[in-house]
Amino acid sequence: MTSQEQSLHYLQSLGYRLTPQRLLVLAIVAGGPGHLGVDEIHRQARAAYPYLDLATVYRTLRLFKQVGVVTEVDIDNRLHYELTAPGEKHHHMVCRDCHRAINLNPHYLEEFRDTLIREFDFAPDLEHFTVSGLCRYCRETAGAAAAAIAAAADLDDIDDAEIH
Amino acid sequence: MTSQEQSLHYLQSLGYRLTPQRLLVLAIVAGGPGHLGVDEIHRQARAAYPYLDLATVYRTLRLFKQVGVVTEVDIDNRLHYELTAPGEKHHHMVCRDCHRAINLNPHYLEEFRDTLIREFDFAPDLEHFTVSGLCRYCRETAGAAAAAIAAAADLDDIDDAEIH
DNA sequence: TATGTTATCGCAAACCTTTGCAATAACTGC
DNA sequence: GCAGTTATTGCAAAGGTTTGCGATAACATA
Repeated sequence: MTSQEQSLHYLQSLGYRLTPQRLLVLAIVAGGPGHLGVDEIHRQARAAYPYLDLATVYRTLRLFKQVGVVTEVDIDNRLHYELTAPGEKHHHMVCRDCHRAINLNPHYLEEFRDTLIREFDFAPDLEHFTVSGLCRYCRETAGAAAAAIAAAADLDDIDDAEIH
Repeated sequence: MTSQEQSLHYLQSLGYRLTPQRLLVLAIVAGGPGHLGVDEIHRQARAAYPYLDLATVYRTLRLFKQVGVVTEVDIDNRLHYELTAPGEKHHHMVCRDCHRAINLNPHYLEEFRDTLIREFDFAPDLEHFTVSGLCRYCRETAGAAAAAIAAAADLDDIDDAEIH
């Protein structure tokens, strides 16, 4: 039984129905190279099943995320999904400049989680935790000034103001 | 010189123009009780200046966030803003159930930041860091089962499936 | 104070994502 | 297998946020 089939049986055991749409979306996410954008998933899915609606893709992915079958990553304000690899779960660091996603071992967040629970009785949802920042390469490329420009580039029309 | 005036002079020193719209938005955020939603800011602003466009409010707040004048908090997929209190900066824990925002001293993230820089050469943007989870009260109210329901309630139509 | 430059604004349209609803199809029990 | 129940779909519309663009107004310089 493949990992995909396991996920499907798991869904069924929770009372969810197995539909062609769900099989399709799961297969595409499983076949993708790491994380895929929603539009990309939708495009691939429609190649096989042209009537599949974008709303269904969103709903399906939200369900998969809910039950832990996929992991959601927010990249540049857009949702991306990848198969949750059981046993090798990870969080993400997303570069605000090049938008690359770097995996982060959960181990680095364990202490943080424990602290929040102990100190504040707050149980953080770290299953889909993503931290934004500047990656190694973009830090190198960008000096202090260039980094400021990159940051300013997020805001339209303001680039020049930040430079002078 | 008030903290508001300081912020305005700071904006000007960076080359940004002082406009009535910016003064207004800043005054409203400064006057608000903690964080305010964009629509609330817009509504208050229009009471004083009816032509102010929502897009301008968004752009203004984005600029304020960029330069550090305000802090952005994502509450239930909606943007909220509060004045950045210099010297008492804080992050936020937002409850996924009751949507309350709880302040978090930056001290709790220092080690995490250091680790990411040291281990991955990744410089996290923690200025607007928010972690979602379940707060003390919602954890109490909700037993294990109720918590599952609350989680499922995020997904429409699926509540019943999750319960049985 | 008048003039030129250009950042900022208001408006309209786009973007990504979610939601309401009637029709459909997946599962259950007979 | 067949009928009944209801989760799920497709469609259309809304919701929150961003963006393109021409017109306006803030600042700098003289």
